[in-house]
Amino acid sequence: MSNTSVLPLIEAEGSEAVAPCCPPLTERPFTAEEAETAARMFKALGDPVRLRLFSAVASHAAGEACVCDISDVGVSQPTVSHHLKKLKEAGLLASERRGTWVYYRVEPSVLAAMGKLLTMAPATA
Amino acid sequence: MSNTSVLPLIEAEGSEAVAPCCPPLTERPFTAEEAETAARMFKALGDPVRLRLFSAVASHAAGEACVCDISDVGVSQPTVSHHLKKLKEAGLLASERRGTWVYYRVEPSVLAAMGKLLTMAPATA
DNA sequence: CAGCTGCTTCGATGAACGTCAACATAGACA
DNA sequence: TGTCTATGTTGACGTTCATCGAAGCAGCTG
Repeated sequence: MSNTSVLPLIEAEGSEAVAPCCPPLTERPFTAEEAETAARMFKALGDPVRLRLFSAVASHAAGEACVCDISDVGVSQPTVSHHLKKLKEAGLLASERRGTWVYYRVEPSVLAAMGKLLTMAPATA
Repeated sequence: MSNTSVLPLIEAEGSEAVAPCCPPLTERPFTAEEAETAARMFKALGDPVRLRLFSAVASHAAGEACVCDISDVGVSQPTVSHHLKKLKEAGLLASERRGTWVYYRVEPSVLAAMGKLLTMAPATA
């Protein structure tokens, strides 16, 4: 909240070593802190427009897309920008300006962390 | 409001055949309809209290828990009931009254569907 | 430099949400 | 039957959120 306000869903993003904030949902009850962190992530994807934007970026070639490519989701462009900012604040997207256009890119480790969150605990059947 | 208003996140729940509403997020851009459906699910988990409740149920023995076991999340009991109703409406939980107590149970197929949603597309590296 | 395009920020508005207190309902037990 | 406990429901209140139009900033192009 103080600096870049990027949420610490994962701790390191250098390689493929994913350090999720929380164990799988089925492993043990979440603590208040874990729930707070993970809920921010789910909330970021809890809007249809944001989900479409995120999916558009994630499915784009090279894992990145310029705003002009994905802004056809039925809302005004300021709204698109607003949602992209929300996704960025949630740590799900990263943006980079390249000349005229701004490109958004998915953080793959975050996607992996979310996937693990929803994985069944391996022990129980 | 009308009936049970359970969302059709998955179509069949008979066996382990999961029929998710949507492809993986990375496969192709979501349509408006897909995004609407999936966003409801994410939104349901986008609240810390609901996430704790869901995790408490999911991690409980036999995959089910009575309200009295999980209502210690720092909010009043009507609020707990309210959130459990939301989770039920989202299709993530199912409830059953057994004598005095009401037991909530996780829909395993829904969890699997969500996990698949966040899976990387298998083809791309 | 001037004009144009792409994107973000600002301010406002209406809707949705989380929370609680109070009431209602269902079952257990005396 | 009456009462007590466990849950669900209703209504209200304050907050957050999504959305838009207008304005501002950044970079290209003439």
